[in-house]
Amino acid sequence: MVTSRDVAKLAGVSVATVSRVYSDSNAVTDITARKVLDAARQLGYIPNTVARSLKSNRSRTVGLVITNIFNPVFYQVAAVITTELEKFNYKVILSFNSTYERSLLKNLQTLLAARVEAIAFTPLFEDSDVLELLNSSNVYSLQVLGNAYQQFDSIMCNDYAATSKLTQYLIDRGHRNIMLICPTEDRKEGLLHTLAVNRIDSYEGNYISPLPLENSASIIEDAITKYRPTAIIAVTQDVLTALMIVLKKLHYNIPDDISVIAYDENPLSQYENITTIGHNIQYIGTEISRFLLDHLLEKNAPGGAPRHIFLDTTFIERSSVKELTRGNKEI
Amino acid sequence: MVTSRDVAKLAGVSVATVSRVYSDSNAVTDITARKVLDAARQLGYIPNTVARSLKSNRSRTVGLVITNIFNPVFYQVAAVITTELEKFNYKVILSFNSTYERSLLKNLQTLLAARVEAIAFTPLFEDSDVLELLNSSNVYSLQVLGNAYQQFDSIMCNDYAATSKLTQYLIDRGHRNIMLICPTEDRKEGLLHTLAVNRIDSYEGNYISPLPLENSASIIEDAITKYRPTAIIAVTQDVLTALMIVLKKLHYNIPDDISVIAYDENPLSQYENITTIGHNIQYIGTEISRFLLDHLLEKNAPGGAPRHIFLDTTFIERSSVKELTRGNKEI
DNA sequence: CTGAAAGCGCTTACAG
DNA sequence: CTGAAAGCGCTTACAG
Repeated sequence: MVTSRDVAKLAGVSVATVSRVYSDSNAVTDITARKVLDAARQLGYIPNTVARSLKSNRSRTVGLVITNIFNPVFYQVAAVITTELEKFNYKVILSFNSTYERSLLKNLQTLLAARVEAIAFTPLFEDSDVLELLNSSNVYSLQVLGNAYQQFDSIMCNDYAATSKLTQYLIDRGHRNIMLICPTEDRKEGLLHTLAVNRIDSYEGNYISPLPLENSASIIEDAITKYRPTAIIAVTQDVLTALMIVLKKLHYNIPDDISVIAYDENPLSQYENITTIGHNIQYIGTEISRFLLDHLLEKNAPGGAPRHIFLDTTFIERSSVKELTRGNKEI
Repeated sequence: MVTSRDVAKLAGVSVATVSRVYSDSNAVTDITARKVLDAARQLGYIPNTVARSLKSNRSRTVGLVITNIFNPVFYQVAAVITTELEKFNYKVILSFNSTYERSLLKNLQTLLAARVEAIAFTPLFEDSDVLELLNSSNVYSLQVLGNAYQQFDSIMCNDYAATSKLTQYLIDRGHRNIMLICPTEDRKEGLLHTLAVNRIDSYEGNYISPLPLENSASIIEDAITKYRPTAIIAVTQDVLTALMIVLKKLHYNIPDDISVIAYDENPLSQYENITTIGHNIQYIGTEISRFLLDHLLEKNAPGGAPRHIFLDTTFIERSSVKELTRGNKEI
């Protein structure tokens, strides 16, 4: 591997000068710079950023830990973050946070060992060891697409508001028996609260967990048969797919026999004209990047109270919700 | 930041000993190791892998460059690779290869500067500067999900064989007017060759590019109206979505009015019972990882001729292809 | 089994 | 504007 010493020798300068040419410092004459660059090109010199990181104590690297479920949202947001950080010469080390024990802790240790300057991670649940590790390190840590630790900044969609909005939307159109199908319980509160506000009693048919996913189709079918909702909110691409297959099997037409709303755009929602609410990938990604860069570029960390940012979701109205009118048996 | 010197001091040993405890070397007594580990825990010591990399000349890092299109296959394969390499203590630096000029070259330079030990990248087209850069560096470079450089190993699906197989499958069921809709031309040959083998004349209606994607719906509609294929092969999730929406608009039923086959599973193919052929994510990801690890772990690079590996695709037969029989007007 | 010492390839005050 | 020198935090022959 060719080093700055080789380049210095060929160019007839010191390694300090070579270094200066490759840093932002303009304390070098054009003629010297040209000599160095010529020598470098001739030798195929590529500066060793590992050595630079060690000496300068700045790795220009950010750690990204995302949940290893095949939800396109995570990948797409990761792509936006990576692309944004690249513009500022930051690299990203990617790792995956599976549900198996200690996976996040291990990933964070690896990232910290690589001296990343900031970390963005999707939290699954609160883990005291993770908390301690992140607290004792002083690298900026940002929770992304979730919020399990009150101590760290977080950026996520406002799922509570989104679910509330959907529920109100359905109620306004005459629906009173609404079913939310979602693998996690985090969107349940928005539904229940909005029902209560509208003086509609909630019951067990309002929230259905489709887990385990292998059985989601039969779970959903049973739930529909048993509770006969007039409207369903389906969270996750997998849930929507399973739901639509079940509805087809039961010969339910949308929206005549049942109303459906989905979370996040996907081929099926477009094809069947399903109204959706969902993540704005570009927006989320750039907001996360902005937070990260704020801490990366200005090293004057404010150190104030943790900030928990909720981003608005995007609502796309199509024709999958029926307006229930008087005389209809559901009312 | 606490260093090995701090740990050494507290443990009453030398930094060399601390280093040995954290390396695989077992040249240290249990009692010494315990002293070091205790001190390390007490201080919250995390070994600096940047320094380790510099000294040992092994970064334990792999570079991954994937195309920045929102095709879930790329992300999912990247996830498998990352997870596999993690098992061997390798980190991955992720970057994105957009179509804009020089993006791949820049990404590779950054990765080389970070002294990655191997690179996997999705090639878009051949670029002589990329070729030169990769040749002059001596890090192992593997093309992934594509093959633009004969000089480097490649792993991809056998799209030629897959398209041939699909075409033969359709011909065997009486189809002679087959339309392939695909954003890239790389699958065209498999279709044309198989038509020729079956003594079916090819014509311009056999291959349609749906680009630009914003107009794909109208391009597809025009093509169907003009050429009236009996069967369509749709490559890419976006193309299938656009196609299905067009078919619905034209009131074509599948498979009675038209037969459809898609590349890669997605919600829509499951929902509408579309027969698919496609990538086996886990298989592709582990094969790529195996290649990478072969070169990472045994430093004895064979240096033989480049290897171009084609992986089998997975065929899932559903009910979207009609058997055209005698008396049917299409024959 | 353990330590002292050299050195990986850079950066950056400090002089000049 | 440029160079000599120290040093970032480790690893690893070399002795003992």
